[in-house]
Amino acid sequence: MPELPEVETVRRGLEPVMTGRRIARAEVRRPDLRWPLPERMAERLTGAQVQGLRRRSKYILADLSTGETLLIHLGMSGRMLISGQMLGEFHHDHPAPARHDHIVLEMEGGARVTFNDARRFGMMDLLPTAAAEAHPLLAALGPEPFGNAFSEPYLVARLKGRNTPVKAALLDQAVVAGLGNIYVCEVLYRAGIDPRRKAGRIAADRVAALVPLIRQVLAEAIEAGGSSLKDYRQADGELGYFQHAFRAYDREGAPCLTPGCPGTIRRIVQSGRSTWFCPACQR
DNA sequence: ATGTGTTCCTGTCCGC
DNA sequence: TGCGGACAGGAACACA
Repeated sequence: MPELPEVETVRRGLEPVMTGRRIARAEVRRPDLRWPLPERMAERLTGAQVQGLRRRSKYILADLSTGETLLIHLGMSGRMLISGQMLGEFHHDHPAPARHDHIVLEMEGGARVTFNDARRFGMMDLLPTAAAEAHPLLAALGPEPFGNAFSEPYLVARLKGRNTPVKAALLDQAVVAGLGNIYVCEVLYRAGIDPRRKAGRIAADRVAALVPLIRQVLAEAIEAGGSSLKDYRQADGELGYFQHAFRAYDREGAPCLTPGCPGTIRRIVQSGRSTWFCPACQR
C-alpha cells in the first residue's frame, strides 16, 4: 500500500492513541508476516509504554519504555486500524476480529490498534532502541527527502554514471528513502523527464530540479492524508484524497494536464512495474 | 558493483 | 455467474 505520505499519515493517526500510553495487552494471531515475528513478541510488548512514534522511510518505529523499538513496515496491503476510541464525532466500538487481522495491541485507556495485512508483505521486528539505525533493513536506506542530507548536489552525484532508467533509480530506497511507484510517476511527470531516460544521462540542472519537486509532491500528499487506492484508509478510518490530484499515475489514455500539451498518458512496464507518463512533454 | 527478473501472498477486476 | 489471467501502494533475493 503505502509510500512515505501514507506511512506518515498512519504515524500521525497512531500518535494520539499510542504515544505516552502503555500496551495493556498484545495479541499475535499468526506467527509470521513476511518473515517470522520476533520471539515472544506479545510478552515483550505487554506492559511497555510507547514513548514515541518515529518514521524512517516507509517504516514506523515505536520506541518503548523497555529499551526496545517496535519496527513496523506495512508492505503493500498493511493497515493499522484504530477502534474503541473517541475519534472526531464518532465512537468506534471494537469490531470482531476480521480476516487478516494479524496483530492486536490493546492500549491502556481502551483504544485498540489492529495490524491487518491481506498480502502479508508487511513486517514487524523488535530491536534495541540504541541500535535501531543499525538494523539491516534501515542501515542501507538513503537520506530522508525532507532532510538536509537530501540536497541537489547529493542527488546529482548519486545518479551520476548510473545506467538504470531514472524511474528505477528514484524507486531505489538507497538513493532517496520513501518514494514508491505513485510518487515517482508524479515527480517525473512534474519534472517533464521521460522515465525511460538513463539516470546518469540527464543534465545536472534537471536532476537538481527533482529535489524540490520530490519534496513538493510528498508534502502535498501528506497534506491530503495520502492516497486512498482500493481500501487504504488512514488509521482513523478517514480516506486520504491525494488520488484526486494524480496527474500521471493510473491515468492511461487520459489527456495530459500540462497546459498546451496535446499528449495522452501512456502506461509502460519498467522492471515489472507500471509507469505512467506523457510521451509528448516528458523528454 | 550494477542492473534485471523473480518471488512472496491475497484480493479485485475485466474479458470471455 | 464462473473462470482464468493481469495487476496491485514493496523490496529482498538470486543471478547475469
